[in-house]
Amino acid sequence: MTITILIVEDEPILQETISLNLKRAGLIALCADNAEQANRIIINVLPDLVIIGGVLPNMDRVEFARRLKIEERTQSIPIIILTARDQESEIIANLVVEVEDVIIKPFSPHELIARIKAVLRRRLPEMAEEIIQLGGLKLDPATHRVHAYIKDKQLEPAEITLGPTEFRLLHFLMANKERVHTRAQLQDRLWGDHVFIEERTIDVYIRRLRTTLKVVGKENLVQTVRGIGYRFSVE
Amino acid sequence: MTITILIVEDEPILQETISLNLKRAGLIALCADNAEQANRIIINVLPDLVIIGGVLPNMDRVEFARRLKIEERTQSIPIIILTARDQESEIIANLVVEVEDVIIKPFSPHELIARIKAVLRRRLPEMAEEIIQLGGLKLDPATHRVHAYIKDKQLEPAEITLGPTEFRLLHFLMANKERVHTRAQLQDRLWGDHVFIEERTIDVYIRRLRTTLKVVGKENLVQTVRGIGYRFSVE
DNA sequence: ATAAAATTTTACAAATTCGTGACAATAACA
DNA sequence: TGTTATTGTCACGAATTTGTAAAATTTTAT
Repeated sequence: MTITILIVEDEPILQETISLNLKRAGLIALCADNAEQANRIIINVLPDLVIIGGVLPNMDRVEFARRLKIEERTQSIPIIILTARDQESEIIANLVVEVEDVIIKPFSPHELIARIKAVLRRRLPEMAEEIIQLGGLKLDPATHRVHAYIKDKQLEPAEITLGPTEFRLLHFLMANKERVHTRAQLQDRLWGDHVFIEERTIDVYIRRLRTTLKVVGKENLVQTVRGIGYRFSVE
Repeated sequence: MTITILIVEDEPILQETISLNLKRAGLIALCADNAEQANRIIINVLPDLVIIGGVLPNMDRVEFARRLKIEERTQSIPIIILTARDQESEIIANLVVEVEDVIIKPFSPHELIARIKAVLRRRLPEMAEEIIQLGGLKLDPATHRVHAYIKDKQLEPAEITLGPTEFRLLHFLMANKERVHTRAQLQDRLWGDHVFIEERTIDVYIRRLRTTLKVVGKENLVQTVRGIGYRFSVE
C-alpha cells in the first residue's frame, strides 16, 4: 500500500526538505513547482494527498485548491495548505473552500508528518473497517466487536469483551497476520511517536489479550518470537 | 548495545532533568554547556544522537547543527533541537539544515524520550524482507520462520526453531550463499563494530546452527573453509 | 610421525528476555 | 459524586540465550 503525495511548492529548499521528510516516513513524494506542472502530474497519477505550499500569489492558491475540490476526479483528495501566520485572509478563505488542514508556518517536520498522517487516517475509515476473520475469530472494527467460533460445539459464536487497547492490538495483529512485529513497531502503530511507554507495557497488553482469548479456547493465536516480538498466527 | 546521547544545554536544571530522564530510559547522557565543550566531547566519543538545547544565541545553534551535518564524521548523527515556540526563524532554519526533529518547548519528559526513540528507530535500516529458498530451506524474514522441506517424505515442511542470533546468522549466510565469510566479516555484519566477541564464539554459533539443521536432515549446507571462514552452499 | 594450527564439541555462568500478579494513577461513567 | 474500567509500571521468577573457556578432534606442515 504505497501512498503518494503531491507537493506544490516553488521554493526548492522547502520542497526538498518536505520531500525528504515524507520519504523518511515511508511516503512517496511528487514535486511540482507551479500549478500547471501540478495539473500535469495529477492527470497521470492521482495522488492520495496534495500539499499546497508557497506557490503563486495567495488567492491563486486558494483558487487552485477550489478547483481540485470541484472537479469530480480530484474531489476526494485531501488537501493541506501551508500558510504564513500573517496571511489571515487566506486562512479564512481556506476555511470556505474546506481544505482538510491548514498548517501555519513555521512548522517542524514532525508536525507536518503527524498532520499528514492524521489527514490520511481520517480519509481511510472504510479501509480499516473491514471485518477480519481468522483462526476462528471474527473482528468487526465497525461495531468494535470480537466473536469467537468454537469448533466442537454448534453454539453461537461467543462474544469477547476487550478493552480499547487490547482491541486495537488484536486488530493490528490480525490485519498483519503471520508477520512478526517488534515492540517498537507495535508502539509506533498503537501509541504513536509522541507517547512514551515502557516496552514491557506491550508484554502486559499481550498477556491481557491472551488471557481473554484463552477464555474462549483460543490459545496459540498470539505467539512470541523470542528476542524479536509478537505475531498473530493461525499455525 | 549502549546508546550515547550528547546534550548541549547551558541551563543546569534543564540539563540535569534531561540527563536524568535519559538515564532512566537506559540511555547514556553526556552533557556540554557550550559548543566548544560539545566539540571536545564529540572528538572523543561519537554520540548516537545530539540534542541541542538552550545554548548560545539563536543562529549559532543552527550554525552548530549545520556544522555537524557538514562534517563527514558527524554527518549521520541525528540531531534534535529544542526550541521555544516564538523563535520562528529558527524553526524554519532548522528545516533547511535538515535536522531530524524539532521539539517545541515546553515538552514533557515523556514526549522527549518518545521522540528520541522514534528518531533512533528511524535511523535503523529496514532489513530485507524477501523470502529466501535454498537447499530445501525456506527462510521468511517477515514472519521470522524457517521451514525445511524433506525430500523423501511428502510431509509438510517442518518448522525449525532458531534463536535470534542463529536466525540472523542463517539469514546472512543464505542471503550471501556460496560466498565464504571470514569470522571478522560475520562478526561485523551480525554483531556490529562496537561489540567485542571472541572469534571462537562464531564457531559456536555455527555449530548451534548446524545441529539444529541436522535435526531436519540438512547436513552439509553450512560448510567450513579451513583457514578462511564459513559458507552456505547447496553443493 | 609428530608438532603446530585450526576447528569442533562440551559444559557453564552471566545476562537477557518473557510471563505473571499486584499496584497506583488516571479516565470513564453513572 | 462515587464507582468502575482502563492504563501503564514494577518486581519477581522461570526459561532462554549469550559468550567464553577449555578439552577433544581434525587437518596441515615439518
